[in-house]
Amino acid sequence: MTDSASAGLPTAYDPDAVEQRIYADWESSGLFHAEPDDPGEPFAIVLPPPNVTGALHIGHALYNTEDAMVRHARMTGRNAVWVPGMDHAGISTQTVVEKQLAAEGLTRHDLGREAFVDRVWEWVDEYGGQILNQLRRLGFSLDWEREAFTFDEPRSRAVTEVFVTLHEQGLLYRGNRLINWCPQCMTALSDIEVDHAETTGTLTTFVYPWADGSDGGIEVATTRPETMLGDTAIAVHPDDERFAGAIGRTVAHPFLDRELPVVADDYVDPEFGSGAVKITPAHDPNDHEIGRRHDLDSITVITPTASMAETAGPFAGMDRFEAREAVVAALDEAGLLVDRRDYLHQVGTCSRTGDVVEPLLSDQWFLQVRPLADKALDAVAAGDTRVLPPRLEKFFVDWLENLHDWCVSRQIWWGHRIPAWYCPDDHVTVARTTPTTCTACRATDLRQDDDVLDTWFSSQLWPFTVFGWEQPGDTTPELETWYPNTVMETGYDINTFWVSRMLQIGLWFLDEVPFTTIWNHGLVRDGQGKKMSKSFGNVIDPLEFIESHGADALRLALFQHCSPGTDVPLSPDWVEGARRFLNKLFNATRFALQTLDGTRPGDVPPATELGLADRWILSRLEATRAEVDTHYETWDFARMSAALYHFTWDELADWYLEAAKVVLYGDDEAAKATTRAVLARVLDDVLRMWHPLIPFVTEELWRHLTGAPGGTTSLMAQDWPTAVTTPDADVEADFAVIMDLVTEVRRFRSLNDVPPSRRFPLVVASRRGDLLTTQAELVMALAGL
RNA sequence: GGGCGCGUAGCUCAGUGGGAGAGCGCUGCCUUCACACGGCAGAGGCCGGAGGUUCGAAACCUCCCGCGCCCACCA
Repeated sequence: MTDSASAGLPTAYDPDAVEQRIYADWESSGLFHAEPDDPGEPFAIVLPPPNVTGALHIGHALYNTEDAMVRHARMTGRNAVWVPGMDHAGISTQTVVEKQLAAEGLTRHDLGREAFVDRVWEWVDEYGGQILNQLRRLGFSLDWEREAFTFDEPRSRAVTEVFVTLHEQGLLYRGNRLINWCPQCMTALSDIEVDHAETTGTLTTFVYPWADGSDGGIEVATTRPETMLGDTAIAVHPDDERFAGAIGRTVAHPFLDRELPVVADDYVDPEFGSGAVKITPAHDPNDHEIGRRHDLDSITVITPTASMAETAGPFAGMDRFEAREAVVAALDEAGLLVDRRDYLHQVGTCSRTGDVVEPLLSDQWFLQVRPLADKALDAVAAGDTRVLPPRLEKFFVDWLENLHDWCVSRQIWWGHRIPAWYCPDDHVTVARTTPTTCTACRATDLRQDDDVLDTWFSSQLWPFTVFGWEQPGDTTPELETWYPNTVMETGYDINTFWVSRMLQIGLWFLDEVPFTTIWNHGLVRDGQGKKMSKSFGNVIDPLEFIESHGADALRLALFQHCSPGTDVPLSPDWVEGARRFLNKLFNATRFALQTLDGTRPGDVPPATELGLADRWILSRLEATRAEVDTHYETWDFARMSAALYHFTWDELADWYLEAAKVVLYGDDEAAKATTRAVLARVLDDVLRMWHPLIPFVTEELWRHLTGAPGGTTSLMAQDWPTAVTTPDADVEADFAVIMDLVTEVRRFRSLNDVPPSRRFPLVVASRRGDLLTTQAELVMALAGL
């Protein structure tokens, strides 16, 4: 009873024997590649470019959602493209290479800028492609012919064009403003690169004595006493009667030869502390604003390396935290210290290094975001971009409404050099190509800005630069077909960094939203729902699981918990469970191959020839198909995998295959032919529906089932199943009666255990009156009912 | 401080107005002709708490408790 088609199949599914062979076949078949003039409604996803620094981590495995979207789109006849690429990842990559240098006892300054950048390129060439090859192991159907890099020539030209154009439009400007500075990275950061950690610090209260020597003074409180060295005023609320006589007077700085005026400003909260605030315009954003309103001096007392500047007088040269304690000690000695107490507050830290961020006054480039954000807001309000899950739409609205200008310059070497040049008089010339003369003074000895752009400045252009856009007005067949992209699929954690910026810049330059759907996945967590982290020791290495369980098992385990916006718990147990399911699917197909006797999937026989079990499974198949289709409307993978899992295991394998044995192991040849036709057809549809989720095993089994040779004739190139029947409630109810009866029979170990009142139907059911052991026998026996 | 989300079986979660469910784990039985990576039968839950709406609430409303995330320039 062994069909030749199954002869080669082992009794357990072995992904090692399948996955890499299948992937190589797909890749050489050209099925991953799409052209703009291919038939079908366009469908485009651009891969959120992974950083060149990394090895594959579990977050990248969630790209499987995009693979499923694209595979499903192809099967439903759409002209689908999925574009791969990588991000040069500014600071991240520079840091990695600097660490490598440090191991050799070198810093980037030892090499100099040019040699260092060369060194990073070497590193990128050597390790950068690794991750993309790892993505192949996950089965991703990326259009490799379209691979791009945020720092390659075409993308770099686009960056320059965008920068210069925004400058011409007056939206990109250079300014001396208070920015977030990471003393460890030695660069400015944008607001969103700063984390706010709740920290127990110390609130220090001290007295500024009156400058005229009269008794007392004004009490102020601070969590950063060292900044008092840069104080240039005291502020009180204008309506605060306690200080009515103080406004206009001056206090004396205890350590520096400076007098500080008392000014009135609405910003001050009379309820907080003493009601008076020390003002340090050079080191605090609020104070900076107050300083501007009252025309106060800004005195920088902290340097980029976070030590105290010459302006700090006796404290010059100290580290900032050392100076904090020294200032307190000096205040105490001077009899000015009033109080120190624990104080819970938010401290800004660098999201990369964790170092405490220092607000510093600095010359930087800023993008005026308001006009761009407003345009994006209009688009969101108009529903041009659908957000999944829908609750996150509000997030984008809130975010865009409250945006501050974006500091885009970084004091690092790895990245797109800012296309601005300075003459000896510091006039700025912004240009597409290296200018020869200063636009302001005609000077010829020009020096290019040392800084590079925030890495997100280039990646925000990704949805259109990967399709050939290099400057405003550009159009290409790819852009006409695939812009806007259909879906932007990312983790919700980069909505601020990336997604909202793409939305703004895409609208600004191409006048259309860059994608019509934003689909957010969550974070991959461990089996207990905890965040994965090396220090917890609960990190899952996807490559390890691909080796041990196969890529499909890892993919399925992720899909089973993956709905829009939800976090995805993953443990070795989940992967193992998924692997067992694959084995079930494999063996169900193997059984079919052994009994189909060469029958290939085709049309379902006429209803008059179908048995109850046949009609039941076809009804269930159609119900499942409809449910899966529904879940594709929002790409709810958890629900669609649950529906398919339940159908495949609990209905197809546990009931229909058992019922089919009655016929297939019997001797009614006409009935056998009918059952074979139904079985082949149901399996074919099941494999198709599973394919976007678990592409390898389904491809392999489908080739055995259909005899397809692979190459361009493979499952991934087939059509998505359509209805073969309609769900029939009567049929399902009839079959449910049988299932209930069988279950009841099985519950009794022997007929003597059966209550007399139930004995008659059970005896009829069993035909033997004694214990029945296999489901096949039971279903067979009941078939006569 | 503002916003969002979540508390259902030991664990992870589905269910959102009328039978309390799934996977894993657990208990028992079974090598039976696709699969022991399997089959079958089970145990296990005042659905976070308190009020309210309703003929009826795990679900809808209010408050409370607990957990998580995002945003935020009160020293």
